[in-house]
Amino acid sequence: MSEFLGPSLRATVFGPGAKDVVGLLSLRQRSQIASIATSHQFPRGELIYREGSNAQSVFIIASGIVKSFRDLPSGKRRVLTFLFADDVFGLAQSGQYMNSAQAITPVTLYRMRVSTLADALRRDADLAVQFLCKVVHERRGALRHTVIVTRRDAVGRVTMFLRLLEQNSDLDKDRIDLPMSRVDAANYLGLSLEAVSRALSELERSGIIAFEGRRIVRVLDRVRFEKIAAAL
Amino acid sequence: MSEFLGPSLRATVFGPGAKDVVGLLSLRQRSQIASIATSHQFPRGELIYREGSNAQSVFIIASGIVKSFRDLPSGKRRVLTFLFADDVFGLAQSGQYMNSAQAITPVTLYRMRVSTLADALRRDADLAVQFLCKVVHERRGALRHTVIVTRRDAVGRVTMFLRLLEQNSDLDKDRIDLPMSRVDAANYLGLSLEAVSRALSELERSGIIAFEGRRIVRVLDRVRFEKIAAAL
DNA sequence: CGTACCGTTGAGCAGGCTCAACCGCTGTGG
DNA sequence: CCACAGCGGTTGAGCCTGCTCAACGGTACG
Repeated sequence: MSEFLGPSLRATVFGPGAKDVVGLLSLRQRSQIASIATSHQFPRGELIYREGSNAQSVFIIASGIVKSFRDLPSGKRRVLTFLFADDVFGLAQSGQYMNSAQAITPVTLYRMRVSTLADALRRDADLAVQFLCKVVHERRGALRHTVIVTRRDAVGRVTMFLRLLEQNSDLDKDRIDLPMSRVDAANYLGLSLEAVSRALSELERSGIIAFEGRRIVRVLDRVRFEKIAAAL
Repeated sequence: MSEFLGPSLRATVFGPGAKDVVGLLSLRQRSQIASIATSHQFPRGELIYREGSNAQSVFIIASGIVKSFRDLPSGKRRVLTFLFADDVFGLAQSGQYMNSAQAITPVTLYRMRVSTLADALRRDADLAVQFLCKVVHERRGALRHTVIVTRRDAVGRVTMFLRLLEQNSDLDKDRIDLPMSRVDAANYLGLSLEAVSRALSELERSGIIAFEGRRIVRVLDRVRFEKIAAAL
């Protein structure tokens, strides 16, 4: 659908009484953005931009999953966020991207020049407010990430991570897609990949989850699952 | 100065070629915000709002330091961010504050109703873009926080924390104010307060920093200091 | 001067990291 | 068709660092 209407943005709206995540943009706004954006395809694993390079473009995801990450001097890699359909990224400010972005699955993106978007925002206050909502929403995501990684125990972090993925999963109830590698998950969670693997095995062994293949998890015991996720 | 001109916002501006943190608002905008905001004083330690309560107001800090935190079921407390002059907070969305806010020092705030601010933003696209810049800036801060807490070693985390405080310190070069308690710092860093204490002692013992009282740190060996902060 | 709070220091324990071997699937070339 | 290498993932052994529990020290305030 997005393919025809132009990009959307997903977030909770401003102000009271709106708890649901909804598409933010009006039809007019979507077609307006579509008119200043071009569509691009990236195969799995392709780098979209590199940390430190000139930040000329802003992206909105039409479909697929992107990871945003930063490589540290030690060679370690920190995944800062996973991005899904209707997420915005590349709003880097100050001319350089602060991190790198890479396609995890095949990805379709809307791409527009920073300056073009800035003009559009300055002409359309409603549009600017929508973007504001979106970024506030993302900041909340960043805070949740912080809460996750400050947990001590690997099982707890992984469980919260699964819960987070579940909200972005389009599978049926209690089935969660793990589209990224264990390494990516570990880099997001601030754990070693072994710790992630052990935590998943642990959850499986205690009958809380089951694997259907290596990339799909089924939640068997929702009560204990939620208890672990909440107990920190 | 802010007292007379109305609130400001500090962030890097949108687009290329602007790397500096600057006041974002025009005089007109500052007086406009001042006209819809009221000024409030909070003594040290006072709670500004509580997590889960009705989010009716948005705040801009005129002076002082605020911490934003969340209490977990286990009784542990996570400090999500420290807020300084010209920072905005309370943009909670969906009607309820996601976390609590408390004054660490005596604080002066501009306060405005969410709905009033939303109206102002929808009428003034430039103003909305400025807020957008601000929130993007804050999101970058949240990402830096995430990078800090995913470090393994306490000394490294504390050093990065000192570096962060230095940027918000109004003391002269190489002197850093620690306005918050060790407990607050520990809750921000995801460490026990003992670990924070030991890390600071360690830095002092190795001659990298020195204490002038318990709340002011002087950086003695900038080279090693930066090396520790960068080495992760 | 006593009390309370904040901070420092010490001893022992636990959980995650590192190093390393092994497993299973995939793609490739003989 | 099979052998092999390569990659992603799992599992095991030992170490290291930060947590917990606990006692002590110093400073502010009544």
